[in-house]
Amino acid sequence: MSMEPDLRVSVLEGRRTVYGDPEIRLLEAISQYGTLTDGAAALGLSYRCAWGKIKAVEAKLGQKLLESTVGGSGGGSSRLTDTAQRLVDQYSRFRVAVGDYAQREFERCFAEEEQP
Amino acid sequence: MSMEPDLRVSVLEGRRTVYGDPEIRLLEAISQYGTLTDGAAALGLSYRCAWGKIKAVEAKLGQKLLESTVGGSGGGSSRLTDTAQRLVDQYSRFRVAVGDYAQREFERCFAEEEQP
DNA sequence: CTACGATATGCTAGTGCTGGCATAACGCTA
DNA sequence: TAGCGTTATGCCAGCACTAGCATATCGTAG
Repeated sequence: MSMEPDLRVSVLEGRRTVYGDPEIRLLEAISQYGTLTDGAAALGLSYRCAWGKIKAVEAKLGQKLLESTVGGSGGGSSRLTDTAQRLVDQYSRFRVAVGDYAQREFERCFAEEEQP
Repeated sequence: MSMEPDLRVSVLEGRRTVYGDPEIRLLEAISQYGTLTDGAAALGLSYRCAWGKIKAVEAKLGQKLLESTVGGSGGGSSRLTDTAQRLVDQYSRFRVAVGDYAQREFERCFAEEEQP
């Protein structure tokens, strides 16, 4: 019976979630591949789903996350705005730090003398 | 636009959630009030809902969390088993530590020079 | 022996979010 | 001017989770 901690980290404004792991990973993938389509595919998401996530965050944030072009040689493209890039950088550092700390603390608090 | 971190902490076995904040808070309330009915009410939960949460954790854990009596002077009562008490103690320490750390780290990582 | 307050549990309606389907528009390229 | 790959978006079905309703049972007190 090996247990492990699970953290769902997100950022709130007021009491509603603005973004979390899924959105940040999506932004990273889009940045890497250059298109929403490929970024979504890399995470196993449909275009529709990924687009919905991005739009939802933009709406809550009141700022654009993607700079997109439609049509053209490659069909189109998307790159992160400065706002989005800063979000990814800040959140990633935060997320890793908390995850690492939680793992250590979990092992300390749940140190088992095991059932007698 | 003041943001704040939100942590959903839970404990997994394999890839399914065994328990988290809601279950632990419920156990604490039951311990405090002595009955499932009053513990649930204190958290604004229906008896049915609270009972379901407890049973779900017991099933996943394969261990009883409540020592209950039915009928009698007060109608009945529930108290935590040693297993449940240990769970509450371990998880609470863990949860507070991670929450505090996350708060500090959030402020550090998201330190804003604010939009120019 | 009746009333009360609690545990115990199945069934199901409501509810909110997720994501799929369909469709349109766009701009290069051949 | 036809084709391709991408962005853009409305609509709605499905699914998971919540919690209310209904009911049964139990043990003490009066």
